[in-house]
Amino acid sequence: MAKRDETRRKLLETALDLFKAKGFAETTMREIASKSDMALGAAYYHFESKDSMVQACYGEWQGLMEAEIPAVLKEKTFEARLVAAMRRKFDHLRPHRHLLWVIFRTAADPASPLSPFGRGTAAIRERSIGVFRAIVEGESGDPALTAHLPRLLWLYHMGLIFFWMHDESKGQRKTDALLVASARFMALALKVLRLPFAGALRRQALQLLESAA
Amino acid sequence: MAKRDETRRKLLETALDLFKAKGFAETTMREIASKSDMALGAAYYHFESKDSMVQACYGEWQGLMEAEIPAVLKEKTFEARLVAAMRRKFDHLRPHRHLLWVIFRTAADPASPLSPFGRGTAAIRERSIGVFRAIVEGESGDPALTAHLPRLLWLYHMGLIFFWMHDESKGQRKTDALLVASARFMALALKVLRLPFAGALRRQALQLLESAA
DNA sequence: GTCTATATCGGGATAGAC
DNA sequence: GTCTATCCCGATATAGAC
Repeated sequence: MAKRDETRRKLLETALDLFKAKGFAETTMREIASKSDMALGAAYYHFESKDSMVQACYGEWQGLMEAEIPAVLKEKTFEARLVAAMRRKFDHLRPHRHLLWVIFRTAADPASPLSPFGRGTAAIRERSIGVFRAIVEGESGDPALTAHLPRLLWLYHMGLIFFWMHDESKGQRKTDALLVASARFMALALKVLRLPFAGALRRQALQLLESAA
Repeated sequence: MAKRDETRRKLLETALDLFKAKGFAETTMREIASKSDMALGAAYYHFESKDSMVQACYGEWQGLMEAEIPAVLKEKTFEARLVAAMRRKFDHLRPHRHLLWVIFRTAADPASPLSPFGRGTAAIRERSIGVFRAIVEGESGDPALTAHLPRLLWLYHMGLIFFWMHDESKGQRKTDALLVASARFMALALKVLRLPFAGALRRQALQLLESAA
């Protein structure tokens, strides 16, 4: 039904405008509804909670990100691909930086069906992990180890976004510095792990990763 | 004032009982107050919000943890001390496992004065980091690098608690396996980093840590 | 300083009529 | 699908007792 989608879109648009103008907590559902020329109940018919409106946006942003993959994959090295991907992600998220904490708040509750770590979001998470699988593609090394890499990078990327959210430096430069340094470090670490005499390190890294699976 | 402390204690005790019995969201401040034989206003006189009651508990749990330091420090190796410390921590937190998400929820909001990463909780965080400083004590290696270690371990421990919160395996055995594997891996990694020809790795690790400071 | 009692507000969420 | 009316509860405010 086109009607349904249009109403949802209108509500989301109004909500995002208000969130941007006044902040999330300060915006009321009554306001979102009335500015969308609807009754409060109508808004709740389409969205089960105020949080879920942000969640819906996040899903859309994720989709936009996937459209960027081909451009990111043009970079020659793993390190450059990772940096490029995260920079593009931050560019997308920047207008909504002040909203992301709503996502992480639901992340904290294991019982929430919206938690990015929970079962209810497995599908969208796997798609996101797929981006990192593409970035890692072609890296040589112990196959058992590299199989864990996409999932590990997804976790790293969540952590980096969390850091970015809390980063009050101008243009979030500190996060960019951390991104560059951590990408370089990971590339070097992967190289070191490939050395013949790093067998013990490889074995224990594998044990670590498998215990977390 | 003894009176003040006693009232606060009574409120916290009642609150914890109710949270345990019915869950955090399902327990109302009115209920906490009335079951403590107090008026609603009294509860709000002592605690600025429902969240802050959980936060106060967290402070107490931290105190209990510090009492365990001497026992933990009896272990001979860094690896054993880390595992012992985290196991004791989990033992303390286990009865309140379902409450921790309140802590992590406030962590998501950089603006919240209760966020474990924010300025408002710097004092308690530094105390917690102090525990890891004691655990690391005596480890040799590049001083510039080891100076970052306590803070890094604190971050690791937050991550591990988050994993533990989401861990539905019996007795959270998966978390214990992860703890053991990660402690062993870190011990080995530190050893490797001390090797003479690991200079490049050391330099980039340091750059990484300093960019995150 | 500590607490009671009560009233009130604001806003998320829901039920049921249409 | 949408609206009105309502509930619930966290939080605040106030006035006064001890």
